[in-house]
Amino acid sequence: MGCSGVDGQGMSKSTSRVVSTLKRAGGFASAQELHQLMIGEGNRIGLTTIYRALQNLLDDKVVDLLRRDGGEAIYRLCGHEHHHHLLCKNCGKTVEISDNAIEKWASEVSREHGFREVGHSAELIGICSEC
Amino acid sequence: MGCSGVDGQGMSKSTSRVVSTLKRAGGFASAQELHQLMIGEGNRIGLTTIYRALQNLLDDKVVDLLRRDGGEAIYRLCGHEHHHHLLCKNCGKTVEISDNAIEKWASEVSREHGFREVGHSAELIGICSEC
DNA sequence: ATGAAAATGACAATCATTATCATTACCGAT
DNA sequence: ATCGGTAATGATAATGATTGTCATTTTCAT
Repeated sequence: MGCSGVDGQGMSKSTSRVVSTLKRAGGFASAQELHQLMIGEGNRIGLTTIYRALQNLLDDKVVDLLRRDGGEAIYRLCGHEHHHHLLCKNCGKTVEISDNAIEKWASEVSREHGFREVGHSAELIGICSEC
Repeated sequence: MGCSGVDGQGMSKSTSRVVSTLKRAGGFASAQELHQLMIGEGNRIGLTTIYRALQNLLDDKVVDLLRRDGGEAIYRLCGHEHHHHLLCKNCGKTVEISDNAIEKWASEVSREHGFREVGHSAELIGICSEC
């Protein structure tokens, strides 16, 4: 739950192909990389369709979006539980952080300012020990 | 320290104008916004020069770089206390949050996992008291 | 003043992403 | 199976930020 149909339910054929390519790509890739991969595998698909599929997957919270140094968007399959990421900008290594410190912080800040229904996102980006 | 010449030392005239405009802009802005601002103030300067200045400032660690949702780069004077945002998804009201709880969390998590040069971003999105 | 080196800026080129729009696949009702 | 409508697709053009090019201008030490 959270993430609806992890694979091929309620998504178009193209969209589920994008998902499975993303898996095969190791969990994350840019739109253009996905395109190259799929074309290379003899999978006829337009770049436009890939961008559309990724947008839908974002809306459905099946993937999330990070940015490489140049600003290029990379898309990553996300698990269902809420967590944050520690990403190596060099090799792409990703650590999932489950920590309620942030959650506490978010709800405190929200309450202080009278906000409700507050969601949050947080990303840590740096260089891992091996790079 | 950390931030070398905070203002006009060792930088070209254009570069220090960019720095002071960035200050006046409230600490952060995109290249294009800086250009508009400077032109609007009757300051003749080319967009190319602004990009070059910002690149130099990055190299010198005088500013750092974040990305807006669309991927546009925004540059922020470093040393300027950085902050996060609490945004109302209904009316757009934005509150700036300066709180070092997140900074501590970020550095702890980074250390635990052996990462270095770790930057972070965090956004809170909800509904404000008036909506 | 003078020549070398750095800085500048108009303009073109690039690259990711988005918008357009005509074509095609899908699906339920006939 | 056929029709008709709707959603999906993809080639192409358009956009927008950023970077490259190169000729001109400024700076500065001599």
